[in-house]
Amino acid sequence: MPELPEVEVVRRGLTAHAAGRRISGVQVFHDRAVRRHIEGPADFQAVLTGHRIDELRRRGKYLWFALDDGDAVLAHLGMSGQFRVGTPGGAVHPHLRVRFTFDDGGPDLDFLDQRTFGGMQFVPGGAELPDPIAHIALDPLDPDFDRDLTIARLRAKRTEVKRALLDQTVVSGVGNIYADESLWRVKLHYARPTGGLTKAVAGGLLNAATEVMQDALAAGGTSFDSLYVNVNGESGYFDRSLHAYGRENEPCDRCGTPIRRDPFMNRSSFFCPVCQRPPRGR
DNA sequence: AACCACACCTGTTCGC
DNA sequence: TGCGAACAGGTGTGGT
Repeated sequence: MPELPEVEVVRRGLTAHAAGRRISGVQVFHDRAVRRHIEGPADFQAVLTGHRIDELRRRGKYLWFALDDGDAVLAHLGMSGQFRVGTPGGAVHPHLRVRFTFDDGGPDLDFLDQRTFGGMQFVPGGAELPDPIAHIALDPLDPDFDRDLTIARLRAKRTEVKRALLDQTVVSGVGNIYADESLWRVKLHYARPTGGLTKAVAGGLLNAATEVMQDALAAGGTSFDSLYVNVNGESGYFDRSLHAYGRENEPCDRCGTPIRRDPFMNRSSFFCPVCQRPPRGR
C-alpha cells in the first residue's frame, strides 16, 4: 500500500518524467478519479490543458503538481493508485482512470487505480500548499518537521498509540505497514495508551517511524502485493525487510515467538506478543 | 471538542 | 466445482 516512502518514490519518478512538460490534453476515463473536483470531469480536463508542470511536491501521502501559474493538481494514490509513464496513445489498461498528454509529443502520463480510493483535484493557487491538505501534519522527512511538537501532540491524545500514529493530523505519512514496523522496533503494543508514554518513549517511536520509512525509501519502497509500483511499473523490495507486517505465525526476528495478527480498526495489527506486551487489562 | 465507527471500492483468497 | 464471505486499508463524514 502506498505510504510515505512509496509516494516519495512516485514523486521522484514524476519529477524525472513530468516536471517541465506542458499538458496538451487530459482524458478522464473514470469520473470517480476526479470526484473531489466538484466542477466535474469536463472542467478538470479543460482547466489543466495548456499548463506547464513546474515541480512535484509532497506532504505525507499526498503529492501535487505545482503548475506554472501557481495552481496545483493535488493527488492521492489511495489504496491502489499508480502513476505510469508510457508510450503516447498506448493501450488503455482496464484500470486506467486519467491520461495526461503533453505538447512535446513524449510519453503519456497515466493514472491507474484498481480500487478507486485515489484521485486528483485541481486546486487554484495551491502550488505552495493546497488548501484541502492544510490540516495534514508535516511528515518526518520534511525539513521543517517539528519533533518536539509532534511528541507533545502524541502525548496529548487520549487514545491508543497506533491510532495516534495513523492520525495524519498528528504526524503524516505513516500507514498500517510502517505503523506496525515502528511499534515492533520500539517494542510497543498497538493498544498502549498515548497518555502514558514518556517523552523519551514517544520520541523513540517517532525516530523508529522516521528510520523505517527512510530505509524503505532507500529500498525503493515496499511492494506487499503487486499493486504498488513506481512510474516505470517496477516494485520496491523493502518487503524483504519487514519484521512484523504480514508475518502472522512467522517467528519474531528478535525472540522467535510467532508473530500475531489482531483485528484493529477494520484492518490488522501484526505484533510480537512477547516483545510487545499488551497494556494491563487486555 | 475529541474520539470512533463506518462507507467507499474491486480483485484475490479462503472456507464450506 | 462453485459461490459467497472475508480481506486488503486511507480518508472523509457523520454520530456519539
